[in-house]
Amino acid sequence: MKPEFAKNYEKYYPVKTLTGLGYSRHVCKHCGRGFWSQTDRDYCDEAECSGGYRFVGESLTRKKFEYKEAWDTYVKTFEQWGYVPLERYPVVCRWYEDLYFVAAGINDFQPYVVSGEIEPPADAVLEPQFCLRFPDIDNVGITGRHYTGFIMVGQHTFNTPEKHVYFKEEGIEQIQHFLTKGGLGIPAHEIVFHEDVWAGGGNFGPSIEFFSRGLELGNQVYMQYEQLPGGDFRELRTKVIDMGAGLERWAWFSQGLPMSYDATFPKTMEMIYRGVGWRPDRDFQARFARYAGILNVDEIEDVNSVWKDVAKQLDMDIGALQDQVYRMRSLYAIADHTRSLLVAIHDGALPSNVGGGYNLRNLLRRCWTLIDQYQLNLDLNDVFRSHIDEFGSWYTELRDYGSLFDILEVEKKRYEESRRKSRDIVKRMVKGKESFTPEKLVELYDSQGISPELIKEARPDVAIPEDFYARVQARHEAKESRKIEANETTGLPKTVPMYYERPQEFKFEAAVVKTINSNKVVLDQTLFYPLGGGQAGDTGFIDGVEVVDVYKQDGVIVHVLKSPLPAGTTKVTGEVDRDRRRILSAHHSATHIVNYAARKVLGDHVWQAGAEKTPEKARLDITHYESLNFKQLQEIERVANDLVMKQVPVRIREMSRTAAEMEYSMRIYQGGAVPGKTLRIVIIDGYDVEACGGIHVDNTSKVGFIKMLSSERIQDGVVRLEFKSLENAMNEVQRHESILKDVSDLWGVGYDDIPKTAQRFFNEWKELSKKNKELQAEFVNALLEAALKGGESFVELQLPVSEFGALMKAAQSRKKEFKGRTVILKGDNFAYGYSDTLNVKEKLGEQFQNVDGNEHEARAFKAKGKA
RNA sequence: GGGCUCUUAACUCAGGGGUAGAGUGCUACGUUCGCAACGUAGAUGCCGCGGGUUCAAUUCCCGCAGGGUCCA
Repeated sequence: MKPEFAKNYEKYYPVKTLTGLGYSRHVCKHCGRGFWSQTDRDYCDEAECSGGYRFVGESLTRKKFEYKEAWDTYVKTFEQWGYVPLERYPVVCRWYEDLYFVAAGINDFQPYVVSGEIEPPADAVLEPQFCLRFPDIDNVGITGRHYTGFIMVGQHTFNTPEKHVYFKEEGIEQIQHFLTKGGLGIPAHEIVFHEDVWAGGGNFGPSIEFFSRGLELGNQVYMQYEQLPGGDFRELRTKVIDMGAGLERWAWFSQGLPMSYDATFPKTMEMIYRGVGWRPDRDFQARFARYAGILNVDEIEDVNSVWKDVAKQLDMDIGALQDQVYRMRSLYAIADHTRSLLVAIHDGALPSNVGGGYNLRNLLRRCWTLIDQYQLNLDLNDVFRSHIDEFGSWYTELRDYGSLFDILEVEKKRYEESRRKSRDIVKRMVKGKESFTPEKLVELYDSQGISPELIKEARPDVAIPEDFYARVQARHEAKESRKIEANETTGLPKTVPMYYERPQEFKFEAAVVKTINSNKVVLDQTLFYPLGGGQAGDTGFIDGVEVVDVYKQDGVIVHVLKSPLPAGTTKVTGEVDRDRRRILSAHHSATHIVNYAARKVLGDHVWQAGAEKTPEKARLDITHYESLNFKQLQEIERVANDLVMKQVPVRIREMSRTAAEMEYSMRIYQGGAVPGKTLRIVIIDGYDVEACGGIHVDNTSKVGFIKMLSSERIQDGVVRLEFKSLENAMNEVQRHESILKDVSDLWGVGYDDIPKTAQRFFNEWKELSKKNKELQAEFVNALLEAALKGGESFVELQLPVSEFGALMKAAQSRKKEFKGRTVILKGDNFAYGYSDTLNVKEKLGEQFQNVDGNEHEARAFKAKGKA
């Protein structure tokens, strides 16, 4: 699309406004892209094209803006046009299944607001959205514009065919006004607008990036088109302005500091400088700053030649340059990474080896590695504390940091353990003179996490293949498995669900809408609850025919029958299995109660990570950073049953998504993404509030009793709890007691003495086995002694030995007495032979199949069958 | 979500169908005023659990459980 947009730029870009503001179009002689400027320029303002950052040491804004101050000014400017400032969304993206973390402000409104399915909180909004971006990690601390965690300042408008808010022309005028006039107050001729194209999530559109002195200050995207299969595209119904800008850059640019991180978290940087006892050389930084922007290690092909160029420009040795840059990078990277971790962990993510947690663990381990590598006198916890104080003065919720330091401690232990192990393995391999082939290196990294760098420490001569990481990737062939299911319900009207309004009713009449594959029936309305929200579907009968499964597809509820209904049936009577429903709803409410209890016992980092409720039992997966011990499990059980006994009502409220989020916070999204404008909120007042489509009991006391069955760590960072309620719970308790009773009867001891007795039995068993072994040895010895006493030259002895080792031990201890004779010792199915006179190997071969040894001494296994 | 990998003495780990090992630690004895060090002797094992294959499984195969690690 890019050439198409550039060719017809009048059609796609807000040319009228830009021209009106005195900007004219040019084409960059370096990168060939179209851009708009008030002055004549040959090159666009991309750092690579225009010769790096050229704002350091100057302040081009009307005053020096601090980090948050820049945001406040932005809000003040845009409010005059009716924009509504929003609170930030959590960085853990629970409402949008495609993402682990929010990586751009627009993600807050994806997928449902952007798709037009639900209303935006306002037509025109602003938000300071904390975002995480891990691909930039290598640039952090060097380029100054890259962060793993940053605030994306958002400007969003939502235009529908019914209502035009603001689009390209207004949008560009507003941002230009903010940049140059009341807002930041940069001289208009210092701003350069670049034509660009943006695409993502099946949508695309033209965009305008704005630069000043080599630094991109933001990008205004006009989401306008929708990609169709086959390369076609069409206009979107809801057209969106998606402007995103890094707030860190605004503050940096405005203050004209050599490094942006000093503008973003100055207090934390100061604390770090003081801790480590040195600070980056300001003089060097000021000279380097201009070229920092070019060293984008991700995007340039030949990093080394760029380093060489920069070194030449600075008149420095390349090694010394890199050394100095990497050294100061360590401090900035630590400050950046810890801030990202702080927000992510606060919002409910955990470092782990799966999913997004892997990225977090990487960040954390990188910090510790840097501290080690540069021998920094720095306690990472202090850096976190500094951010809690500094960044927490704006994002005040961060002051409530929950289990953060416990999580860090556990992670630190894991990190050290894993490093110690790695070192051990390498050391042993070196000692064992094992060769480090490229295949071995890849295997070590992939299965043990042993990096080639670590191996180089011990064996500097080992060659690491150039394509090392490509080889690692090759071991993980990407599999494509997109299941596209033929939709059998397309075009059918949505079924009216009656189970919400009439949860206490089980009989209903309905009309048949369609019969699919003879045994699936769609009705106009139903009391059958379909599989969903982790709750199993109802069963029962329709016109006397058994309903075995019920599921929902795009709002159409399908009843699966055991056998077809008579042909031509139009009206039916349905009856839901009341007892099954009763247990399912108790299990569902119990799940909310256990979720509350787990949060209370373990900490606020606990979120639901999945759930399933069947008539037999319920299970809830929660996020937690280590395995639970038995005590914790019992404590959860106790707290859960406390809530049961408090007899708290379980209320259901239907409310708009926006209102629910505002009143109950993002905590409502326990079960994951929930589509739709209105949410069904299940409230256990004062304890737990969740968006949930399940059917519940109306009071916590109605779940009877909750019996925890087990907890297991199903993956790093996720613990699965299983439990039962109502009569299932009682059955479970009774089952446990029968086990005790059986043991008690068998052993003739009371319940309380069972552990003690078991311990005694185990010990006795160990002692007796040992004794038995000793006695057997003694006995064999005695037999052998007696047999040898006679002085016959041929001794053949059948010994009561079941283990080959026992026989050998006996033989070994009396070998001296074998001299000059032939001795054959047989055990259960093996034999040992010694002879100075005949070929004992042959002799044993007469009776046994597997013989090894020589003619003097041999052993044999497996007797030959009788012929 | 997917792949790989590990589980053997109190600890750290070798071993790899046929006599369970090393180092550290522990106990006793010796040298020593004592400690450290050294020497000698010794104790300690459901080889994670459950199946299967086999005359024989700690070892091979399958399942389960508990860890680790890499990739998306």
